[in-house]
Amino acid sequence: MKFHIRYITYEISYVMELMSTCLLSPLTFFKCLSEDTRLKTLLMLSVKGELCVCDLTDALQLSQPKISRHLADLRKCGLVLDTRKGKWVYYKLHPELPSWALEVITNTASHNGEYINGPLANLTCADC
Amino acid sequence: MKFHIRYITYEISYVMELMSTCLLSPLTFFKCLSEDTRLKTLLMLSVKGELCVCDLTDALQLSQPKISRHLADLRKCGLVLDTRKGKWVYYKLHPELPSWALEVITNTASHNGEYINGPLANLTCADC
DNA sequence: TACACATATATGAAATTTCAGATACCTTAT
DNA sequence: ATAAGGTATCTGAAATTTCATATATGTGTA
Repeated sequence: MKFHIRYITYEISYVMELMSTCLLSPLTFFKCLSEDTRLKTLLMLSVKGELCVCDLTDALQLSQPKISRHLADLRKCGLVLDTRKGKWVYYKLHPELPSWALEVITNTASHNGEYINGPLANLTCADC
Repeated sequence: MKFHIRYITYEISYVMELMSTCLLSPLTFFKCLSEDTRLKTLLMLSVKGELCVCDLTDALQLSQPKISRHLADLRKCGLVLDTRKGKWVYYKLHPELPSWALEVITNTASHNGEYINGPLANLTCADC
């Protein structure tokens, strides 16, 4: 059997999509939400759309390596997506997050203002 | 000022109730959902309504002390309520769970059948 | 262009903290 | 006494934090 490279590429991207959308186990998902820094980060991203690492260190008043490590965890689980823009790296909720997971995040954000309003108020960036 | 002991007792139980219903922080909540046994227990309770400890040990194929310790965690956080009926102790989702939290649980249960169908199939109790 | 330097972010490694599992033992109801 | 369930304690593993350092990008200057 022979397969054209374009076919293989398509298959791979299909599997990748499956992995990021369907293969997020609820346990993996909730483990990501079970730590203060990660939870606040996800809730803030759901409110603000996109934030860079330094926005988060300002908002949460935490060290840069600490933020960076937790972002790496979220990235590895497919919950956030990063984009470099010049010197800065911006993070947002992964656009292909399963809908049930996105609903959990937005639902939690909208009913727990007292948990994220403090950090949100610390944001001083012009575009957010 | 003097207060009758019955009044004090009432006040205390009122505060306890407030704590378990309104003061559930999202972080505490998600920590409860971040472990396999606890998550499956909550999802099964949302589907089945009420289960006793031995139902859970059967369904999840785990030791009684293990189940019991996780149920104690859920109880202390106000996520479940226990009722003794003779020899058995039944657990259900706490009826005064904040609505956003209940939605997270039911939403997760209804979109992650592959995660709880196995344990659910192990249930052999007549009433569930 | 080349080089020095500053800023933003990531990561390796060690120290620390947290948490789940097991065993033994205790309580309550029949 | 027996069955169902709760809990204290210990232990090992996993998660988290921190510090130091690496990498990537951008800026100024000769």
